[in-house]
Amino acid sequence: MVSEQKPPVRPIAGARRSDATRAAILGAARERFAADGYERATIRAIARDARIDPSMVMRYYGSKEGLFAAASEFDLRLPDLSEVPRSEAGRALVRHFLDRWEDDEVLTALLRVGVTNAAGARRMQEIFREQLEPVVAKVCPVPGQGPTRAALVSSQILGMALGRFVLRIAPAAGMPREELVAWLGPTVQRYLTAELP
Amino acid sequence: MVSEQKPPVRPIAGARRSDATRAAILGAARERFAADGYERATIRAIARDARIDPSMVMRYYGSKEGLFAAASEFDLRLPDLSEVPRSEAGRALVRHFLDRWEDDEVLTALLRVGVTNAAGARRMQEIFREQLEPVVAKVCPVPGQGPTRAALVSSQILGMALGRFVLRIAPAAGMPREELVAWLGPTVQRYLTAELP
DNA sequence: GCCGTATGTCAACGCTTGTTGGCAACGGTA
DNA sequence: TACCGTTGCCAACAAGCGTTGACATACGGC
Repeated sequence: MVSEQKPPVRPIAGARRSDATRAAILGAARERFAADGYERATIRAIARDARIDPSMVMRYYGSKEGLFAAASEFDLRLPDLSEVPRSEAGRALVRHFLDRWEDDEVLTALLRVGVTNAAGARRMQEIFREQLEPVVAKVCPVPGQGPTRAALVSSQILGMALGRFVLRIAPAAGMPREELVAWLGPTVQRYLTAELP
Repeated sequence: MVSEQKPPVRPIAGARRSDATRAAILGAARERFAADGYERATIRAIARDARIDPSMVMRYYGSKEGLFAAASEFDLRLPDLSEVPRSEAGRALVRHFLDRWEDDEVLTALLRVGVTNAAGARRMQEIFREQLEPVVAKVCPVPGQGPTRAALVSSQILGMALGRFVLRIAPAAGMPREELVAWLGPTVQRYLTAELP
């Protein structure tokens, strides 16, 4: 044994003097990962944005992988679909995802990183499995079809986000929000509740 | 002016001794771009795969960007939708895209690269605008709605490819082909021909 | 006030990257 | 045979990367 770990007398979840720095790093990291993807979001650039030394990133997050793991935690905050009229579930979901994508860059980061980085892809799988699946299962007519229907919903949602926020395919990027909802809502609704393909 | 370009007496499209090498480079490049994305697909790795020296890549394609431009030319080979029963257009399109994605890695390369690289994103926009839009316009009921409907179709197609071939979201990656067609076909059909959102 | 720890900076490491220029072998043409 | 453009390999370059360890400073409990 080399030496004892001694986390000094720090109460659980106690505030550290370095909390502001940690938060700055995390914020800068999320921005960079969202804008550039995993490889081009360098630790040096993130540190520059956060106005600290690159070595601090290593101290607080261990490695670039560790930093991404911390920066990519995410809660979809999905609404309980049993509280909206059953026929509105599709539209409600589309609206909710548009909101989340627009006000939290972590989703774009996950999309950009997940495409070339294994850890990012795993995180994306987790999020959709652990957060979307249960919500879908509650409105799904046939028990056991939850995973399939969740995958279908995510395919349409992810495709929309890809075209609108990442690839910026012209009409998709500029389409008014409610027009998008009107087109995609029924699709998602069908994936959620239609009896048969 | 520095010096004259002198392409020596080579008839148009004449065969060069280096054609095999050029093809090997292009093949290796497509594989690497598809598997790794732009940044992680290094010129050195591509050269190793093609069993030549990295400097040959530079000679024949000028730069990494030039190599990608050459490796990412792509023809969707879309069928003429006016030759299938109008009610089958959606399913036909989904089947066709599944085929193209499975037997040509360039599409996966475009997806992986387009997400983090501006040139890749531009290529993707081009392909869908120049190749998908005209085909959609022919079956579109309202003239002028072609671009919008093409964007909607591509959102569902790209989302499917992302989940199935890149992120490998479990149920989407393993779903039998015809089950996918049965689910997505009607969606695409609606985007193509439905009168109103 | 003292002391141990937490916070932060600096300089350097080993490695990989895209890219360049020089040089040897080849092959068709005159 | 002599020539010259083509094809290919090699060694090197500057720049950037993630990561490390030594060192200065500030803080907070005693």
